[in-house]
Amino acid sequence: MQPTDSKRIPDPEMSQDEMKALQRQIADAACWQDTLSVNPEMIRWEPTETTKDTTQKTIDSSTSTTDIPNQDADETQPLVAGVDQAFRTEQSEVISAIVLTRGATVVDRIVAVTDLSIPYIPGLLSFREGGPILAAFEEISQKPDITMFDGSGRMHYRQAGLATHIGVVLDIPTIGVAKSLLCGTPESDTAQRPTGWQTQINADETVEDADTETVIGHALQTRQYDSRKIINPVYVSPGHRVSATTAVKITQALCDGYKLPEPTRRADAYADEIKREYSDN
DNA sequence: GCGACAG
DNA sequence: ATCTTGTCGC
Repeated sequence: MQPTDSKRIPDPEMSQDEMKALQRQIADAACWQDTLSVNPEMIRWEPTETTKDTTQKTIDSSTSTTDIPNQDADETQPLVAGVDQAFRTEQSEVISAIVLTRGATVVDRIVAVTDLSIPYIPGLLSFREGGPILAAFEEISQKPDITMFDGSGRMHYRQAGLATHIGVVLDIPTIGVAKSLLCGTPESDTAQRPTGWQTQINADETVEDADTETVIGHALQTRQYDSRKIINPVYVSPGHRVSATTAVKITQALCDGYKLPEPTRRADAYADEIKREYSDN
């Protein structure tokens, strides 16, 4: 698919002031209300009910060990996309992967390898990774009903993190799931919480155009061990066309025993798989 | 100047 | 993000 808002594609050639100005435009165009193409309640990480199952599992041990795309998925289930990247530091290249799923079935996988120009700068992540991600979206077969990103959405200094930026440019519903907090203040202390626990993240003085009552996301404890070792929560924020509340619900529904939601995990594994193929050769 | 800072 | 062996626990 192609960008709907081609004038706002993150351009690494811009000056940092221009980047920030563009992010304010993105935040302005962003929608943090539920306008999904499907009922959010339908989004779940669940296997298709085994109806007339013709158990014929062709084992392609020659290729990948996991997630071999299966065309026979339940079309009534929402199409979920997970996006993540792997870096080839020495070569200054990024491998952007998108994994499409329905229920718990991987329907398709897309990968794009592109050059990396600007370094990572907190607050300007979309200008480093946005272009490469859009390159992968150009080759996507179907439009996802919801897309999960590694990073923030509205939980950002100018309320325009990676998930929001890509969401606005492609005009698709997106959610940002970050492993650490960029900005904002948790309503409650997030330390050592049980699985399923969550608290809202309020905007703080570092977030532009927002009062301290503005909820920019949530901290969500997606997993916790039964014993001593402690796992930190993930920070979920709406990207585009989803509310903060729905974003957490969807994220929770897409988790399956691990800290990170499945779409993200699959995309991460796929990007790593491709990266390995490069180093092996 | 000092501290904070998605991936 | 990435570099990496062993190691603690279920």
